[in-house]
Amino acid sequence: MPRAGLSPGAVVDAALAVIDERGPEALTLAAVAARTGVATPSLYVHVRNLAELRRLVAQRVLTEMAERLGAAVMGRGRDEAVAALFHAWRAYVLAHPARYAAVPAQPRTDPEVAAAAAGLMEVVLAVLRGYGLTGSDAIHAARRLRATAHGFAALEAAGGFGLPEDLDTSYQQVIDMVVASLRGTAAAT
Amino acid sequence: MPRAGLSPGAVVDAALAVIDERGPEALTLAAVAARTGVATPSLYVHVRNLAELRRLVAQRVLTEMAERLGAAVMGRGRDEAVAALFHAWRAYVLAHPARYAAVPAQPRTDPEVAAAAAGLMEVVLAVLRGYGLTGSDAIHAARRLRATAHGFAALEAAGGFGLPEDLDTSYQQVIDMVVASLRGTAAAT
DNA sequence: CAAGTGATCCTAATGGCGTTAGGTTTTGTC
DNA sequence: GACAAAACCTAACGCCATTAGGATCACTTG
Repeated sequence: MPRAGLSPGAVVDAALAVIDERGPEALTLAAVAARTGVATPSLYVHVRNLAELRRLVAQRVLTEMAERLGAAVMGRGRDEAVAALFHAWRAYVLAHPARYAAVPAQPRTDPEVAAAAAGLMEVVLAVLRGYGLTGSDAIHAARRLRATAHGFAALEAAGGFGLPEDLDTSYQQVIDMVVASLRGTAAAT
Repeated sequence: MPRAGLSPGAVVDAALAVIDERGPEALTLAAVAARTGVATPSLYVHVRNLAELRRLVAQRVLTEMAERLGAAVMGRGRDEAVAALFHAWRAYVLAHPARYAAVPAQPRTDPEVAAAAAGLMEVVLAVLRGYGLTGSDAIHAARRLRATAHGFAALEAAGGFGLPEDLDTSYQQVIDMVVASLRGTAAAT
């Protein structure tokens, strides 16, 4: 019997695969064990328990998003950067809806997850700096941006938009709304 | 041995109490049974299974929200109605964060849950009518509003706003942002 | 008022999952 | 080539959802 050669990272990979294929509720240690060709208790060598695996998944997803969004806004400024940020956000959610849905189930109180979320926040704040926003103004603006992007993403990932109206159009209007609010609050340019 | 005198509604009541006290993940048939003073299998007389109980909970919460938000916007119009809608939305979430978090776990595909969500949508559309928005314009505007209110609510309910900046201020800015966007898209007044 | 009927509730039992305990085998190292 | 650490296994426990089938309560009907 050869070894599976697992590692914490590989377990998280398998967990993401399970989530992508069968949804966040289907993430069980049994499912991950089956996928990695290992008995369930063997997973405890690599992760403390199911709760930690969920935590690691959330961390991975947030990190992945921060990377992609960071790359998307690179070399762009102001309105263009905001649009790029929003489009990259939605693109990630559409590519991995179940993965995105798996994150909010996590308590943000956890330090590791919080750190990953902070990485995403960093990208948002970087974009806002282009509007001359710093300090408290930037925080409030970042919350507007996050709430808006996350709200749309969460609803879309959950199939919350029933009607046939074009979602791209709705999203563009969301972006315009946020951009206008950033211009209004922004320091003089 | 006297009877517990349960009913589907009473079971949902107990489920909500469990959720309020111990979070959405703590909603188990065993917990509800313990709270209602009944053996677990007895619950199957009133609800088909755990999935249906979750569905009923989501339905109840959405209906409850539609009622409160509907009451809040009554007698108000335009910007004032939007502000009232947003404040009532957030007030509900702050009063019952766990309850709010229990909803999105549900598949919106379910007809009964969808109907309850439609009730909420009705309130939003009624407010938008005050801006002369109808048809597709109203749908897009309603999505902006829902995404924004839900996004902020979801993040706040999950403790997603870590920083100490005042959340009331952030929320007021969110409301201003949405109001401005509604004015912009609105038909001539 | 007594008998019957249907619904409510129970205990018993099954299977899946998370988790712990303790043994075995593989892998890398001296 | 032996030894030590780690990866992996089987066995076992408890909790939960769910089903099956029996007992008991409450209401209706003759």
